[in-house]
Amino acid sequence: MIDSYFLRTGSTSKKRKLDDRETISEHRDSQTAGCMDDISNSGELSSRLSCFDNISSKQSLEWKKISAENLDLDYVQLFTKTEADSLFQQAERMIKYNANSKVFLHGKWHNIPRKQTAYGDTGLRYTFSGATVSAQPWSNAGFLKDICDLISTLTGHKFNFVLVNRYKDGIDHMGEHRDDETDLETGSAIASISLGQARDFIFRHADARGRSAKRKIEPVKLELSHGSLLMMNHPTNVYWFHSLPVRKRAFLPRINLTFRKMVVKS
DNA sequence: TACGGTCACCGGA
DNA sequence: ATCCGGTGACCGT
Repeated sequence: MIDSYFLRTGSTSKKRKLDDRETISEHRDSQTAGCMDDISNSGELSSRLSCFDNISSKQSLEWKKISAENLDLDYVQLFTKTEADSLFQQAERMIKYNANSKVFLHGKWHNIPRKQTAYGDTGLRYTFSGATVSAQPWSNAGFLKDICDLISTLTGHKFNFVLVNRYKDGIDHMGEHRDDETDLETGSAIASISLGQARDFIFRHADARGRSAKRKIEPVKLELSHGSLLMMNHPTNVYWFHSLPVRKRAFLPRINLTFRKMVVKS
């Protein structure tokens, strides 16, 4: 099964289009290939927590800073493959996705090309393009709260909400957008955990979009690997759009967790 | 080669 | 405007 994955994916061809200067691609295949094969039996949640023991401080982690004009990202391989496999399995078992998620764009309703849900503090919700995603209680998926606490400790940013997107394969995707400022606490960072299939992730500056773009600014392209953490720091989301494009050569599911600090609205 | 698959990009109301 | 469809460049066969 792993062999067939390698054959179908074509580990070298994927990097062809990406500029090495801007691309983070090490470990891609080795970290992704086995995750669906590891059907380990579940342990208690407490035993999962032990996998966080060795990442209690920033010290042992190799962070990579990614900078451009008004773009500020920090990327790190937060979890080992074994840890990430376990988290992926828990996500598949515990996360319940919303049915019939639709968005309204240019006069039409569309089904979103992925599955989505959210967890968080009571009463929080996230709105975009005519859709509202209400937080399920943390207690419905306790491991998400554990990850939330871990990255809060690790980064010093406090989060109260996680948006979950599941891409069943490389056809599932997310179009270019900026996150809605009005729902987010101003100046807060967004923490993005990736589990499963590695996927390209692309940032484009607002001033470089459209036929009559004011300026020529190169896109910033990353690959988000199994078990990675990407910190999107202020003011990245003010100036840069981001997207997860279709990748026909990707066949396995990816689950993305974006931890946010939401404004409490009445 | 000429073609088909993939992808980047644009623009729609 | 987290969608889609159309267009054209590029690349591998």
